[in-house]
Amino acid sequence: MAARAGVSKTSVSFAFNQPDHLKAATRDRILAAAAELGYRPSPIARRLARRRTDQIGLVVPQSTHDIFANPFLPELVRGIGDVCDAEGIAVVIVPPVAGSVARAVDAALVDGLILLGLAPNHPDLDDMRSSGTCLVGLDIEDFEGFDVIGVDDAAGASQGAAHLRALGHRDVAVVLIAVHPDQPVDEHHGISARRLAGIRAGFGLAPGADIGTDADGDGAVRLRILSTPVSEEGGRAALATLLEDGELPTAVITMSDVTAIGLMAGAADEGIRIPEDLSIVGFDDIPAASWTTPRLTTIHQPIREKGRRAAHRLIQAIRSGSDHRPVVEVLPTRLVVRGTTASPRGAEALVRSRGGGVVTV
Amino acid sequence: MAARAGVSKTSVSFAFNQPDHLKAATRDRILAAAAELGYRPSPIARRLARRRTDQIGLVVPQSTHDIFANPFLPELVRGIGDVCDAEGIAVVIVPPVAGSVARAVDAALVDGLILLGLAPNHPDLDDMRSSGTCLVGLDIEDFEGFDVIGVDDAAGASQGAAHLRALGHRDVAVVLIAVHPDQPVDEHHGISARRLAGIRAGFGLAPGADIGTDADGDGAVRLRILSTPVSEEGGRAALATLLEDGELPTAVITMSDVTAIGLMAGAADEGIRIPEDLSIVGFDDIPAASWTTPRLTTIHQPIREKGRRAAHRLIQAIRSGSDHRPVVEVLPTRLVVRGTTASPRGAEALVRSRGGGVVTV
DNA sequence: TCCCCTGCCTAAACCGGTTCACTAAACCGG
DNA sequence: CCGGTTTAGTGAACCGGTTTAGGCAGGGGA
Repeated sequence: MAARAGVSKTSVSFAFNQPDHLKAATRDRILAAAAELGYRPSPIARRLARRRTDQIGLVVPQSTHDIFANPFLPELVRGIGDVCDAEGIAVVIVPPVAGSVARAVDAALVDGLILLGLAPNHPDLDDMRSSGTCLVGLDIEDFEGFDVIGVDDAAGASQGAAHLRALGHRDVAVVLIAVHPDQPVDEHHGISARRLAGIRAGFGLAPGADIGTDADGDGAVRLRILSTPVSEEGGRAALATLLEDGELPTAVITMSDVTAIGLMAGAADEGIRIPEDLSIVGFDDIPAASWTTPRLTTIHQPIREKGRRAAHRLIQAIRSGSDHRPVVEVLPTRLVVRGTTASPRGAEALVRSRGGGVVTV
Repeated sequence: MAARAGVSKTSVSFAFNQPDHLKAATRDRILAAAAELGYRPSPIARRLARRRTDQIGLVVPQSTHDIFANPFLPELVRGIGDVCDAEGIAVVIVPPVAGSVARAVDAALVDGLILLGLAPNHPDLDDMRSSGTCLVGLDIEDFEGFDVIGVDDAAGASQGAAHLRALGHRDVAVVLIAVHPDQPVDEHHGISARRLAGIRAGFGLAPGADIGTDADGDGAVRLRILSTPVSEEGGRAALATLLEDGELPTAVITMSDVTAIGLMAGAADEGIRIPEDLSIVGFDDIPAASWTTPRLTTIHQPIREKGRRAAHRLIQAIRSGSDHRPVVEVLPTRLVVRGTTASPRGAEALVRSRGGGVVTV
């Protein structure tokens, strides 16, 4: 290529990267020769020399197939894309390789990583921390030394629980997130634990308690904890499990809208009416939460904003190098009451008689 | 690093890539030194030397933000992921850079590209064809020399139209895809054109005709063509446009479910009942098409399978090099009748009196 | 006329690995 | 003990660019 235009390869490099360093005639000659030969600078070689890949990775703990079954993910990617598109940075999905997140991360062609859905005790986390690549954690606690973007899980969950409590629900199922169907959920760390704590607080239960008389003394509360994968099928499975239990709870709180939607679909198949027979509260407020009938009552979190912040912090970390000061950002959550929650059948009369407002049946 | 373990860099390379070429003791010594120093082989350098990035790109004609507003995309990515995860290949999203698809493609760090949503006359297509990278086109006609995975757009659209026709609809809006809001839709090439032709056929209209008495002589058919971006907002906008027109059509066919869902949401806000006041037919059959009430009547296409085939063909093309024989695969579509279509108000009595079957009101 | 500066371009080092061709030592059967 | 084959490891070329330091010619000022 260089020979063809009769110049050095330095000049070729200049022609593409710093056209002003070259006389216009020379530059045009090089570009003409390039066009004629169909030459294009090798993206890989350029990246090696520049020591920048202009790519960031989104690390997820499950297969692409499973992770994208949750509409949360595309929303997050949209937010990440808002920042990355503008900066000319490409986004790579980094699912585990042969089950190992660490292996995937070591091979990833990126300047930095956004970590999604990793529990703080994930075995591969140490490997990443010491890898030297820039990291931003999403929804992860105790991630010393790196940026963390999270949401106020406990507050949101607590609002959702308080809402159900006010409606008069006392027998409530909580559907946690099962990353692997057989692996038990860690109820002390991670996102499920934070939300569960919020739910207990919202019901006035002691930390760790699943049964109890709440503080106002208005009846025994019972929490049933189960966990399923985050997907429509997971939601259906949760409903099936509850049906096997014999008596259905009067309400369900899930950790994601897609699970709630699966529950609704399953309920429709079974002739269970929402919200008359069963109230449902989701989490996330994905767009599809407004597409169901009734529309889904859910705990809103700013998904796209989360993606934007994560991408922004990561790019900043990459650019500023070692003098980057990591921060922890906690974005707000809020309960969005729509159509899938109502008073349970038995309590209905009581609630009505009080004339609405904050209800303490 | 090499010095630290007292070996050549060749041996270091062997230790990581071909452990059997080394005596166990030597390998362990190298690995130990690597662990101690926190050394990891540079992914970029390795890719340069190997002349393989182990990445493929998904080229989309719009920003990440816009493209992921359509749940079609995550479904497609799931299919691509099914193949790529297993092969240890990462998937990169390749949106236009500064509005140029060609620029994005030239800079992309990939072994091959899956092209989505590009009209056959897209200005950047020539650039890609001549780039030398492996290509698979989705839903693109006349893409000589490369693999193409498509679906039978015309047949599906025709089925949808015939369904509406049989129900008695004569005034029907067709919502095409607007990549850029102001840019007119090419009615002769591309996906919208193929489907529009199918719709005309399904209504017994002559090619290119928007008004006509259909072949059976059972009343004048009128097609209103409009186009909006593919998103929930686009669907709402389409409904708004139709409302401005004065008289609403009795049915709408859209080119994507998400648009149909937006239409439904808009209709709900306006108090327009689906399907009593307005029938709606979608396209794609995304999961969310089953989440609405009523569930969406739509033209199913095998989205994930499309992604799988595309990824499979692309990887094959990458591996087999110049002796790769491109093929064109056309996957089937089919109408899935659910709850958003019914006879229009006026025709209802007539249809009933005939006792169902193929209706020719 | 000499010197320095500026504009344009280049040689060579470098990015950090992989791979090929080759050597030295160990092993092997006869 | 010898020639031939393995085994273990190495040096150097290579992947295809970027970047730094510097060379050379022409112009302007002293």
